[in-house]
Amino acid sequence: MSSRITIEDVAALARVSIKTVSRVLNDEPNVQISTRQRVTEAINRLNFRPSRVARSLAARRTFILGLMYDNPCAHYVAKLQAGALRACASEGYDLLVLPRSYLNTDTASEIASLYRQSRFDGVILSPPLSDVTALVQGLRQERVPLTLISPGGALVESSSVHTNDQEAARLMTEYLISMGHRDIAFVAGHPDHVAVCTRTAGFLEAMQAAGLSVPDDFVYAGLNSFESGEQAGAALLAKPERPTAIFAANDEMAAGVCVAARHRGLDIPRDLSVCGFDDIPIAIQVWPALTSVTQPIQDMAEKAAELLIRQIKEPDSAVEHVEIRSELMVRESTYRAPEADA
Amino acid sequence: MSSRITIEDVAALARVSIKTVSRVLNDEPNVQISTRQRVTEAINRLNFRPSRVARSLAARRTFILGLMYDNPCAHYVAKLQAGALRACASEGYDLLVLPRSYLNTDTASEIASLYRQSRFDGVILSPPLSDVTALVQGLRQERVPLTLISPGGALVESSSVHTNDQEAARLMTEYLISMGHRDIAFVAGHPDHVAVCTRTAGFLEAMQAAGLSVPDDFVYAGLNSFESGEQAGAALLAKPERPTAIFAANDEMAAGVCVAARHRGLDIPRDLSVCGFDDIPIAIQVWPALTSVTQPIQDMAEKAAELLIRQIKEPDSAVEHVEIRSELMVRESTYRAPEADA
DNA sequence: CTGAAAGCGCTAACAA
DNA sequence: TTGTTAGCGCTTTCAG
Repeated sequence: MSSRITIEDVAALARVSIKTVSRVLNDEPNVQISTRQRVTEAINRLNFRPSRVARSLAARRTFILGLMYDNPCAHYVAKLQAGALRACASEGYDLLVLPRSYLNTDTASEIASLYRQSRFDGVILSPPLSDVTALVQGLRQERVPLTLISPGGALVESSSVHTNDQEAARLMTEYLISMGHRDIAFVAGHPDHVAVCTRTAGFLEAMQAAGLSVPDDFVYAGLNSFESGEQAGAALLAKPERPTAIFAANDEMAAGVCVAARHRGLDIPRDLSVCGFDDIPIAIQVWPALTSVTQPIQDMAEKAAELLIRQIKEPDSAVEHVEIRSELMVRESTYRAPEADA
Repeated sequence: MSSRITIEDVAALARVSIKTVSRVLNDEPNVQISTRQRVTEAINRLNFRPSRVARSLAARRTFILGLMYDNPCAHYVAKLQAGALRACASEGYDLLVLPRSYLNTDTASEIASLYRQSRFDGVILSPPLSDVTALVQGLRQERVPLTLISPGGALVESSSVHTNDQEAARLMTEYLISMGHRDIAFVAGHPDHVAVCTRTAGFLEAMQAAGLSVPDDFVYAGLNSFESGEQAGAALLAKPERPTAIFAANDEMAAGVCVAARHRGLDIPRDLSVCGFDDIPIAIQVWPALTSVTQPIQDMAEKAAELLIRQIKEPDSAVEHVEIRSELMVRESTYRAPEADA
């Protein structure tokens, strides 16, 4: 590695000091246009590439961001990375990936250690890591710049980006009700994923507002996985008074519900409406395509990276909390309730 | 950022020179045990973390690897990253993600530029990027250390990791034939993905060996996507002499074939056997679960990272080509041919 | 507007 | 076995 040609070679060729070259490199003011041109020309002629490492050492910034995640859904992670990378690209940063188990209790000190080794300038925490209080507090204590994606708790200390989970779940439920469904079951998300859990609140809110009762056993405790959705579906559909619609807190569980329904010989959406949340690719790759809620994960990650970069540049800038809205996406897996037809 | 405490503080506290501290830090020999202990103690007492940036500048190594990819399958990318990260973790490296379009012709110079800026010590190219000759040659010309994953071409210049695509495709076809299928159609992969295309050769090889003819229109040109699989399925199943089995060169296309079959009212596997390749999560999340070929992507990426790190450490080490085998995974989407039952 | 000098915090080469 | 002296290639400080 290492560029053989350095800032000194450029300075010599342009017959200026290295400081002037540095000024040109960093787009600093106070350089005469003619000088700037001469330097630029020398840079091009020598095909000079400044060493980021040397720059980092002198400027005390790595121009690297860390992205932490612990999510079994590859698509979610991919969107996260794509969004963060978009912001990084436009700001001259690079992205280090930091998958870490949210159950590991040493993560805070490990990440803080990497920060102090000047591996990166700050980190983005995505759910469920953004809900781990010990981690967030630990990093804050070590003064690691950070922003949170979809934190479930109170929004105060660190900048964050979130979406309207609860409202979207409410809207989805209202849509099901408007289609004539009254016996609607819900497959709740993993209890450690706070944002996913607020979707349950949105469901209950809509049911209550419509004056519909929800039997206790119509809210099934899922774990965000396809398998837990399959179990939920099997359990809910085995009931004597089975629901006409099942709303799962994410698409993987919804896909599991669909398989369970098929095992019982039920047709979707004729016998049962199913809907999910997140709008991951599987939603349109199963049959029938799932009604879901599109989550702007990529935009959220991009915004989170922007907030983090701003915070790194201006450490005293104010904490910000940004909301990016999710939208309903009606497809083929939901339809009028059977009774409503009769 | 930046550790306030430096190697000098440690040296002062341990009453040795900074060079000795450096020796301890890098596990170099020729340090008396007692001295080493004193230094270690000082490091712990001060909670010292050496700056990677300073180390990089002096040692001319970043201890960062770049991972390039351009694959629409999030699961594939996730496995790739997980594998590379595993090798990185055990060698003290970090991973920078570099998604780049394989159609972009400037990528080689862009990546070479990043390398010369000392952003990373080397890169791993995954398919289809590992098949882009201009990219591979461009990077080699700029002397960027690299290893390739599943390159389709001749294995000579750069170290690489590959799998037995063609053989696995042949075995899958032989399995279908052993189940009584004679009219087997194949949905080929994207022509730019050389490794995926060699699967076609494996299919044809087995058919030929069994003395079965393959009508020209029984090899459908797919594009690796779910949608192209759906189209392939629609086209193949609309034929008057429709196949009793369809083998798709990847799982997403196989999932598309399943949907097309369902639209025609065909039951899988009773009326039609379907199988895929790659064994991505969707294979077991659709109904019925897909017979497929498990690709050891993660192990391949891990091995590729190991080869790259070795190459960085010992630039003169020999080029290596490692094969990691793929295995058949029979599930519910394949069964005996209808005719065979009769 | 421009430059000289002094680091940033570590490793490498050579002495001792 | 240990230390000394130079850098690595930039940015920053402060003069001019």
